[in-house]
Amino acid sequence: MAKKDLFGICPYVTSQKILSGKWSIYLLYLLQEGPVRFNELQRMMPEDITHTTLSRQLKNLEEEGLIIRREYSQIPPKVEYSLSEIGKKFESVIIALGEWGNDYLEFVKHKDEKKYKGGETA
Amino acid sequence: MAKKDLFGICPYVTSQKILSGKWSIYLLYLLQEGPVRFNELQRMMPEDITHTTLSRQLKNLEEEGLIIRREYSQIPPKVEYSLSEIGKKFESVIIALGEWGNDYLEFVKHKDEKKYKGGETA
DNA sequence: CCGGATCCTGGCTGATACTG
DNA sequence: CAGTATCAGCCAGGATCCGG
Repeated sequence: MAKKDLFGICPYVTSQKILSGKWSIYLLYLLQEGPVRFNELQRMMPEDITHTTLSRQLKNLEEEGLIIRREYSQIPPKVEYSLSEIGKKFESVIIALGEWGNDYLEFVKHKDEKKYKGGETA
Repeated sequence: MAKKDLFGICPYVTSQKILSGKWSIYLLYLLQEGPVRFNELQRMMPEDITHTTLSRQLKNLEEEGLIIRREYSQIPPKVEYSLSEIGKKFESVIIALGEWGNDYLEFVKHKDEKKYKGGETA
């Protein structure tokens, strides 16, 4: 039970929890460049995502303090999402993640090439 | 449907998928310092985790190419896990993640302090 | 345009039991 | 010591419908 004490202490466990949302990373990435509206975000997503899901993800990130939701009282309504201070700090992670992701995609590509050339014909 | 084409192209989507495992980040973190045995890993985890779950997580990471499993034919058996090349490259992400995680924990702490001082007494 | 309420489903997780 | 097989439960994600 003593192990549970690490909750709220370990930065890695904390990070993991926040990144557990299926779209967290990508949303944080999209918001790097400035405020974006709800429907904009939905269109920018790499895969189709329902507004229900998007809404929930954004709400989570907002509750965790990473993003800020700003609502304009208009007809039609307009809502913009942007990064909070701590959200902006996440940029360094985004950058590292982007670079590594590209490296990994390269790695996978080479692995696949080997498969065609190599001994997978058993 | 055209959106689906981004699969296997976007580094962020790729990263997200790999980090989806509940313990991926922490495991990658633990292995930074060198090979570790199965039971060692289990003990080092911040929360209790069954060997079933740990086994599955490790297997996933191995299949994704991030870690290497080395088995020594002995009695009693000994298995060591270590980082692959692409796994080692993940270190920069780990570092960024660690720093941000600490920042975030600070941020949360301050937020909580405000709650006690501030207007939450209503 | 934005999003809540509800219901459903797949996948991950974890518990338990068994193997070399 | 280091797993695998199997089963059960939970919950994030998605579909659909409704509301401001």
